[in-house]
Amino acid sequence: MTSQAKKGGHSPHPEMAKAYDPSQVEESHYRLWLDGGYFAARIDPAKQPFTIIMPPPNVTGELHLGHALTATLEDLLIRWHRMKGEPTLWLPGVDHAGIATQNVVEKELLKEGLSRHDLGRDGFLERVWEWVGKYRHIISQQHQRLGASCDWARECFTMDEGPQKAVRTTFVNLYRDGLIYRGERIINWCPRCQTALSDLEVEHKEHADHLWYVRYPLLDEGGEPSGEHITIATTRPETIVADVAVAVNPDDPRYKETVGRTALLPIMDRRIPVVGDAAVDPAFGTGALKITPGHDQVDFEVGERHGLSTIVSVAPDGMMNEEAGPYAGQDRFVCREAIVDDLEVMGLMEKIEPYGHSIGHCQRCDTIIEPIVSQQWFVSMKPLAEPAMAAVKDGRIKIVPRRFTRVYLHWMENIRDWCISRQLWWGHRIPVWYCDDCDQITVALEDPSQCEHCGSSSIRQDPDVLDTWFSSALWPHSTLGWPDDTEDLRYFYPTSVMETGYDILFFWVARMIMTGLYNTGDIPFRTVYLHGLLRDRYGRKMTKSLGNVVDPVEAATKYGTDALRFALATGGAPGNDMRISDERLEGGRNFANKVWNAARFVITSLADEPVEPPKPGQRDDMPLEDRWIMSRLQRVIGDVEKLLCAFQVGEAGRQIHDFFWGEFCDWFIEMAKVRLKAGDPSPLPLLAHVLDVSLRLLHPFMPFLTEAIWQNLRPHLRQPEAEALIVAPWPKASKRWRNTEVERGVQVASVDLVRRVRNMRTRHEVRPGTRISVSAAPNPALPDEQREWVYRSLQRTAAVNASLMVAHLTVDQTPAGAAGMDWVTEVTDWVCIQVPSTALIDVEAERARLRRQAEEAEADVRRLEPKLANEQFRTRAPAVVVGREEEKLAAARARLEGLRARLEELA
RNA sequence: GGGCGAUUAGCUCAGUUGGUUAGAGCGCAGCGUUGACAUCGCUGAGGUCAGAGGUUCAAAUCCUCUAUCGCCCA
Repeated sequence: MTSQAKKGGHSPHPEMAKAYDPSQVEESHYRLWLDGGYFAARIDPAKQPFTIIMPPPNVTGELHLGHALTATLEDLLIRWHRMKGEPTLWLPGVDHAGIATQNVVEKELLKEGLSRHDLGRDGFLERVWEWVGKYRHIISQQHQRLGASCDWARECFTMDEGPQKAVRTTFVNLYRDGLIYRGERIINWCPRCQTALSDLEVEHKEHADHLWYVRYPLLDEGGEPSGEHITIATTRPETIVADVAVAVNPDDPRYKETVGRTALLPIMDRRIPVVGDAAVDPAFGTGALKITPGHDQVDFEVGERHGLSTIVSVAPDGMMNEEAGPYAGQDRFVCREAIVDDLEVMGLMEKIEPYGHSIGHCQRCDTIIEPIVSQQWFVSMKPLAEPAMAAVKDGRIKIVPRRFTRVYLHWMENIRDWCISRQLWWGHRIPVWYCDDCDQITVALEDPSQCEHCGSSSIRQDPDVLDTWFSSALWPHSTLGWPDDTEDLRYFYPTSVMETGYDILFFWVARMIMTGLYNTGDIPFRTVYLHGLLRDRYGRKMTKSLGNVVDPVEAATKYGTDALRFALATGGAPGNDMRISDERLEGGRNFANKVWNAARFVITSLADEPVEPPKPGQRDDMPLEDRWIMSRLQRVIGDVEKLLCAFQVGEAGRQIHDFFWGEFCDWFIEMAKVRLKAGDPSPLPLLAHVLDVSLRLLHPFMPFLTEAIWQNLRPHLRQPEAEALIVAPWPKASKRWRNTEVERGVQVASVDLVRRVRNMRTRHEVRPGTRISVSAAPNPALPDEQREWVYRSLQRTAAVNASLMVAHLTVDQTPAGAAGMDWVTEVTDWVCIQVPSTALIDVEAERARLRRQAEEAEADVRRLEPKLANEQFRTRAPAVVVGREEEKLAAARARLEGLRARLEELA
């Protein structure tokens, strides 16, 4: 044994434990990266930067698994590009989440028996800032636990000064361009949150409800009851008190005579007109609708067309107001019951039918939304949507997976104005001041001290705040310094990738595109990469109420951060929802341990003298398996690169996994051991190099593990190229090592051969330690040239094969045991394997088995022959495909012939 | 009502320009522990790629329809 090989066999590396222990590694290596300053983005005008602005998590609480997925994927892309040597910026941030945060802080206050009104606006905001301080810190800590390599120096909060200024500037500009306006419209009102909401914040759910048919008496020309009535159908009898008309379709023959007459509104005894309006669907209910412009979008429009007045009968807290007459003060749903009862008593309820329809609910608190006419601030979306559609249509912005492009465009085409004012205390205050003296509006960047119209100092700022998403919409440019002309903005904008869940495509992504284009004249990002939603093992959404949420920090503690990251990154396909379970996390942990141990073997085998990477110039003198692993390595480098470029992150991870475990560990390391044990140190440079490259490929997926190993490996490399793996150069595939013939040689002469023999051993119940005799020869049915090649390959790998098979291996030009009966024979496409068996062979069983295999080979021949005889196939299919099929046919024939020969011997 | 996705081994899922003998992990069965790893190794069983048509030399992959489930929009 040489000293090198001997050293490998003995004392284990003092720094590498027997099993990978993440808790010993993660914190210290995160510290190592921080201290090295690797996360900091540096501007290099000579290079194109790679930039990701992190979707800011809400300060409402701690991170959940969805955030962990986001962090994993973004960190992965960032680390990959960083290793490629590109100036890389990953900008972290946190969102103030107006309504959600206000809700959680109010809940906290409730525990003390307080409401926000007890504290007053300023006092309440103080409490919110306390909360924010706490959770901002927790969120950063959690991201660090997940290995996020973001630039902490640039961390940003939506309520920071910069974003505040951006919000104000945008509001003022939009206002001056006439794209922000104040108006009375039907909006979605949440009676519990007591604020207006945008359409997107309303979730529609199916309800098994009723359709009430109510008779409205008709009056005669003299204004007296005529004895006739018109029956309307409604799902909301409680809003009868706010009715101002009855509408029918003007083309509905049933009501031709009724249009223009006056009806008497039950309960309120109000005289209301019957109008004809094309919006009425004659097929719904009776074809006659009650019109309540104060509480219904369609009715509001009907009201506008017919010059009807608007009555609002529901107060902000969901109780009926004074317009509801006798029902004032009742909850809207209590009032519904009461009105239904009263109508029945009055004999005006014609019938009640079961009816299923969808009802809007508050996304935050699930309360049924009250559509209500209200004065609010809106953004005109159409003018903003046009350029945002164009940017995607002409490919300046690419959406991955592509199918979401249509979803995006469809939403944009049907976009509606955006209600941006919220009756909350927490958020960006609307920069609008109302003058008590002239009633005019002042909209300003800086807080004004007087009305810009009349100079009065008696002005009041609008008490409302903006929708959280208004500030989120500016995130890619506001975080980089806009509206100031900063170096960061000039260099890093437009950003490279916006990575986020598909569930906020409209909420956020679409609005960022619109606002980014409006504010900067340029797209905010080149690629939108949308990931799927995480579900539990049963496919359910993770929610607190179901108790099935997986805490990412807990999972990282239990299985290791890298295990969690690997499970998340490789668990699914782009844009598809993913289930996460303990089994999957265990898989990640096991892989981490596998990598650790393979590395431990390699590193402990390496001597003190550093090794160099293998040189392509020497490849012809190298053992076949060395050239094989080098060729396979190039393939995996190339595939991973291609897949990552296409955002096929999961597939890329699986490729690395399969290569590392299935080829490097299962075959190359095992083959290398044979030589090492024989005192031959020649595999060491290969082991070190393949490990090195594998670690680099794997680093973006499993940063802690790979860095820890690499720091152990580094002293053994003559050219380590970097001080830390995080900034080690990303591997490039080299054509000089690619060799398909070598790959096939090892496949045929080692992998297939060894597998067959192992299979024979199992089949014949040979004890694991028992050496058997094996003779291998090229399949005699092959053409001379191929026979020669197989023979050479077998010879070159014989020693290693023998060891892997626990066998004495004889390599022959032609099958050796042709004469005898006491042989068990295996025939592959390329090789004929024979094992002499002094034990009794069940000749019948052996023949049956060979016959079965011969039948399979025959089936292949019968399938391939007509295919190749088909002129269409020969002319239309690519030459490579035809060639491959021809090879298959030749192989099947060879196999068949070999099997028949052996069968004859046994006959 | 419109749109999107899913349907592949017992389970969870890969399979992106149509060219495999359809893969992985987990689970299952058998064997195995003195030198990287039992968080492991070896061997094996297991699939008419939801169904029906069509296009093509060739379909899990493209088209049409149907069924079941899920999501989004209205």
